[in-house]
Amino acid sequence: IYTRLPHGVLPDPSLFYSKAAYGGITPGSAQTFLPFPPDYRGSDLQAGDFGQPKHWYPFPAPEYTGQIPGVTAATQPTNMSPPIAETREQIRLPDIKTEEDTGEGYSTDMKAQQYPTLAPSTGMTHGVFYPPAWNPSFWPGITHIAPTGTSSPSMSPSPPSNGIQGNSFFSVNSNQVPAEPQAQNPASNARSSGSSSGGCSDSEEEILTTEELEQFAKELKHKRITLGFTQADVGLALGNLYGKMFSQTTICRFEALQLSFKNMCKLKPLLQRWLDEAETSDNPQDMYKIERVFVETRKRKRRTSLEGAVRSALEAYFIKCPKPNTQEITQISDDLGLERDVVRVWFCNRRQKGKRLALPLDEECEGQYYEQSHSPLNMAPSPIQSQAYPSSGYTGAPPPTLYMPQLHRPDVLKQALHPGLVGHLTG
DNA sequence: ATGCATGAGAC
DNA sequence: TCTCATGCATA
Repeated sequence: IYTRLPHGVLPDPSLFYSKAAYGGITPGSAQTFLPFPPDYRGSDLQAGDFGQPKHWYPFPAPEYTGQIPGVTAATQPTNMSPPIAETREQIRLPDIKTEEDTGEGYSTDMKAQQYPTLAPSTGMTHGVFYPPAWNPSFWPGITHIAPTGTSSPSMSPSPPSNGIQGNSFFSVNSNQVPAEPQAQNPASNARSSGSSSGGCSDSEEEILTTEELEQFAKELKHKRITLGFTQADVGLALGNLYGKMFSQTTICRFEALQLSFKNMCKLKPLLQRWLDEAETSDNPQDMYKIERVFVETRKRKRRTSLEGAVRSALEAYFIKCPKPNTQEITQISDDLGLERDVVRVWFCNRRQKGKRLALPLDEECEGQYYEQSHSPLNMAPSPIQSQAYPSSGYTGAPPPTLYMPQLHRPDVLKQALHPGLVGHLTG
């Protein structure tokens, strides 16, 4: 789906919004956009958390229970009193409440940022103008989808975990730096991989074409499943084999081509090597002997779960202003009853996501993603380099920012952009 | 599979 | 303060 498609096609919206992100929004549910949704955090509350606004864990899950078959609790913090739970659910830390009562644990951190009441609006750096969501021209040529969907059995048949344990557990080789990629890329029609935006960090990334990445990702997924590895297995194996571990998330995103082009190019060689070894190894299980150094990580804010209405509201704000300044963020957070930082992070993630999903469209489409914002939340247009894949016809000029909205259908979008909300924002 | 979060580095 | 790479936690 990263390949530039003939008509500037976007990935199937359903692929990304199969969830119920907007399920709760109906054209008539105006009241959903209320400040301080009754329990915008409620959905995130667990039985034990009930009533507790927010709290941070003192440390993350002790081990990689996740999708790591047979190696649960391979390493265990010496101070973990209770027996390791079998399921993540049970791993509720014994002493979860840390700074929750005050509910200021997070605020404390935010103080450092001191959201200035006076935002340097003059610094409207890269404000991009986006056409009104309801403006059809905002969705040029977006009609269908890229057939990238490689349906995959959601099974996770990890390889037999017989040989997993004992000595091999901590066979970490942080020294084993991944060797430079084999010049396996035909470099046929490869354009310089985002060379303009900084190059490869260490050794060197392959100069790959989007087609190659696409193909490899597909191949990886297929073989991985065939060999009986989960995404988590792969991530861990990379750590054990080459010294750099990755999470299931990253492997998942790689397979789904949801990483930046540059990032894909960086990871590809590692995964290629892993795949090669996995295929040739007689005991592929050896590849994922768990090495999970327990790090008494810093506290991590509990993930907030924004309810559908709030998300939609944010989405609406985003359409109006993808890059709100601190003042605007404050306003939005006040309106929605969210913490400023939650709002800030949401916008950061939304932008990042937009870039990831955005496809390098044809020049003809460029510019059409800039809108005139009539709300006070407008910013000066100033495209920045996209994180998306370079188009085949990469000219060298930095592509514009393409914060592709999550909703690719105007009709649905209208739902998100409820008049009441927009009105509130505008006036 | 994906939403929200963190942190390093760039600007 | 933002971007980007990345991951925990969860749907």
